[in-house]
Amino acid sequence: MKSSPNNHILIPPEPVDFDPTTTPTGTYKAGKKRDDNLARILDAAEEIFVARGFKGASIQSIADAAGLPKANIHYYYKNKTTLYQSVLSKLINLWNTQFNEIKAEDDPATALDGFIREKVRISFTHPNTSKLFAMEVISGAPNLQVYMRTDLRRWVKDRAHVIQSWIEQDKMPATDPVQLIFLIWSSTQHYADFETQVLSIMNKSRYDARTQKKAADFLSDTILRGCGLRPLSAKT
Amino acid sequence: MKSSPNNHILIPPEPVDFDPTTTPTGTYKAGKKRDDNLARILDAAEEIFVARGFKGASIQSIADAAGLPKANIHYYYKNKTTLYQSVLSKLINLWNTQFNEIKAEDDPATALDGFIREKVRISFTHPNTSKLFAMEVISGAPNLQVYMRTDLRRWVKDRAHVIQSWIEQDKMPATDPVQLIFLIWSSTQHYADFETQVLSIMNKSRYDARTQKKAADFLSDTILRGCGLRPLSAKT
DNA sequence: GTCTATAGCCTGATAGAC
DNA sequence: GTCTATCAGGCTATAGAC
Repeated sequence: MKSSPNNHILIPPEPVDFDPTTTPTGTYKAGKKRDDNLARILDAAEEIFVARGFKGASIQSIADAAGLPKANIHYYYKNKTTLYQSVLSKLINLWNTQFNEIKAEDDPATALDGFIREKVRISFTHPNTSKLFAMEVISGAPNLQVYMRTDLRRWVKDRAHVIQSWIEQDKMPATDPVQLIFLIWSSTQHYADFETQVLSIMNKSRYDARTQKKAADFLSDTILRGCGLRPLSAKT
Repeated sequence: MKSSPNNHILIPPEPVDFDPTTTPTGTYKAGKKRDDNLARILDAAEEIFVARGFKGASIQSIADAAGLPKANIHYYYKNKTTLYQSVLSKLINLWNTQFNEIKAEDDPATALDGFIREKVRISFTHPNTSKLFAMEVISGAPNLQVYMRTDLRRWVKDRAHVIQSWIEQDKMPATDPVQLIFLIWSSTQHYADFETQVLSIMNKSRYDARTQKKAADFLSDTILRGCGLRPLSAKT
């Protein structure tokens, strides 16, 4: 693939969207050992892909992290690409199942507070998942183009519609619902994706429960107030 | 390097901090051609490193993007690592020179508005620079550990101190200055780092001036209001 | 299911002509 | 300074014994 010099066009990174039902190869029977191995491999792969990138992640290093011989990875997954896509599938699955709904009948402050806190919680409990998603998107999302243009876009559209209905019901002042969703996403995910930077600046070696609570409280208060809503922590 | 299975410890990615004065090899004389080539190489490298990761970025692809033969890259840079670190140096240099100061005498709303708008502007004009920094941090910042623990931490500490002084002067309500800086960083950089996602959801193929202005206005208004300040756009 | 051995490819880096 | 040719190393993936 050739590029003209110094252009600022996004490099199309060989878009290869995958079947989200990607499954490992080998015998399709269930089995405690099999399931256990698959879980270990997926966790290890997520960690190594984040730390080293797709190309930089060798099958050997993933096998080491999973505590299995290298050849066993190839027993479960045809090649590195299918393994990577399985990790992405797991990621999308987490995303799709974790989030509570927001509805037109809800109280905006309560609903947004719940959304923000859930996102913060996932950032602190599944930082690698958030990081892998971020790396994929930063690189041009070669494996998630279709997902983003279909499911994810619809997800945002539906939530934006609910927020818009709150505005029309005079439950909250006018604002741009899509930008508000971006603000909540970015500010909450920051604690996962930029964990290294946050810890360096706070001069800590790891997150603790207090840091998570402070982040959730700060973001909920600040964003709710930013939308013209009364923060839940405000005294009546 | 061995890891125990399923741990959630950050993988130490061979921390190799570099001399920020990293310079290309070859003749040290100035020269129009030389400077031109160096600029082309650095721009191309930034783009390819973002799209493919460090390992995935082949010297050949960087050479193609720069419009130069592969061997010429090796003429200017001893190896891929020094090239990568030169790109990071350029990034830190941009960061260090671009930002205006905030001072205890300033009006908080005006100062924060200026800070937010400058960050938004850089996100839209230098998306690759922001993306590369993000990828480096997500991967554990193997090349920026020292920078983050020294210069960057001091930068944050100084700004936090100014914000704290505003609070003590009753120019603004109490809030956590460091978390506020994280909020501004994350929400503004989101438009660069997650460009692919934002465009997919907005169903656009590229950013335009209007999108940038809407983002800057939204973030300035929402964050200022979130801090208990009157947004600059509010009518007197 | 597990593991060893190896084929085959790609890429970083160098040597040396021009 | 530029460019061609090439080598050495590391990696994925497969074949096949157990």
